[in-house]
Amino acid sequence: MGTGKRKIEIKRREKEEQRMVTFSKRRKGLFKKAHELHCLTGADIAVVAFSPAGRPYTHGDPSFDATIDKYFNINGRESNNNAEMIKMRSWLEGLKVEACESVDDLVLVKNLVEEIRNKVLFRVLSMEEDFVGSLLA
DNA sequence: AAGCACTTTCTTAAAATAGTGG
DNA sequence: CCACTATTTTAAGAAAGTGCTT
Repeated sequence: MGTGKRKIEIKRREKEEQRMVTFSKRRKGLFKKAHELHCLTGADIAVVAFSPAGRPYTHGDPSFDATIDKYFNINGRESNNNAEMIKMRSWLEGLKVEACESVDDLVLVKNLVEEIRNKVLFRVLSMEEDFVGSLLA
């Protein structure tokens, strides 16, 4: 005899355990609704949610990557004047460990490497998620 | 084996949606 | 259109299960 669904305030769940379970359940519901929206209207969808522990979970129709690529127009070419991309590129070209003259320089390189690592990790985890999703579909 | 990070199952009530009559 | 009801869906709480890494 459970107590059934109860009304809760829409605010950050107190306990980490609650946060995890709520994340798991509501993400499932959110992705389901996103998929229904795709089925009903043909809209391309991309949803990403980071778990309380920081792991990324993605959903996409027709696929997460396809929709993200569409959004950023990665396969296009001229419209990629994203300021952050340009900044990142100059960082990559200019920053080398050998060129560092201070601990601060090394810290900058370290931070950049970590940033890149996080982006790669995010991508890999997203692909794994899509793969698992395709097996269950 | 232990621990982590979820994931699922069950019961049940809240919330959303569909259906109906005025 | 709106109020009301009936049906369906969603998710909270509690507890147990899963898959992976250490």
